[in-house]
Amino acid sequence: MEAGFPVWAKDELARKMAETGADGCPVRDVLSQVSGKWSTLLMMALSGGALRFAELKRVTPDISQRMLTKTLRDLQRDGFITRTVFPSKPPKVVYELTDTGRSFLVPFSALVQWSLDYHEIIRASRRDFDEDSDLGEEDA
Amino acid sequence: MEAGFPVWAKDELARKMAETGADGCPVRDVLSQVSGKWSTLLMMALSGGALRFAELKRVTPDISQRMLTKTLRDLQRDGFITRTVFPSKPPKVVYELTDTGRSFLVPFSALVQWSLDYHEIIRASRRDFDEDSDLGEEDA
DNA sequence: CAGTATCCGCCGAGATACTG
DNA sequence: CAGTATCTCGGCGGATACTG
Repeated sequence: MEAGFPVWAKDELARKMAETGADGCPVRDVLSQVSGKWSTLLMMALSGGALRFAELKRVTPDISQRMLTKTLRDLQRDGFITRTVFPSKPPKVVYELTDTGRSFLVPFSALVQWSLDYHEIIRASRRDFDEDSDLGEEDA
Repeated sequence: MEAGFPVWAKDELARKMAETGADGCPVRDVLSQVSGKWSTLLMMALSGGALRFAELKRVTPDISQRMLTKTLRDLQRDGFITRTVFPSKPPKVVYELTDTGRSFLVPFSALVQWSLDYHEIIRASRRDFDEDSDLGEEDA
């Protein structure tokens, strides 16, 4: 247990995570945003300031129309971003992070940084694992 | 932009996240573990110390056999946990967090804490959103 | 420009039954 | 006890076409 890493109040967090009540546990509920393929990427894109629909699409080249719309609506619904319509012609819609959204990016950015730091280690671990499992295979 | 939250080096992180190279960007690659339904829960369960297969199953009641096995293998492959087999009869297999796994839980726990802190706010935001969209509906 | 609507494939995940 | 092996389903996400 004394592997150089501090012991947080994790026992309690672990219990909280396991609380799978009738309507789902709070943690999974919120973290489902993280799991979405585009939610976090769009929020990161908005971290530099407000952007309109087409701009978000441009800075996120491989997202589909459908998913862009849907993800933005979900983020708005959860209060991570605001959606402001300027009824011009053609219309102009601007998306912007809320305080909640910005606040989310603080712990999330730490996780992104972690994944950058450990990416190589993890890739190496995978290679080792896959090689070892190959050793036992005598295919036809 | 001066909403009370600091401006990290997020611009660079955002760019890193957008790097969707041929074999996928490093961030999404690593964060796919987070999105898995059980990976993080199992790691949290192991944060208190090593556990064997049946024990993990007991503390995670609604996981299926299949998913428990699969998730554990994925975590092992990525180097988050170790798997140690004691060739007794009946067999005994013990799972334990690696240093990488423990290190992951540091930023991740912050995110869990955040989701606990903001859960109510988010639920409220959803209610507002859903009510407002109901207003415009004159169903048959 | 900023969306909807529709169709469809993939795969994460559950349920169940079997094995060393 | 600690797994495999199959079958199945829901839903995320992509592609394409249409609209105010």
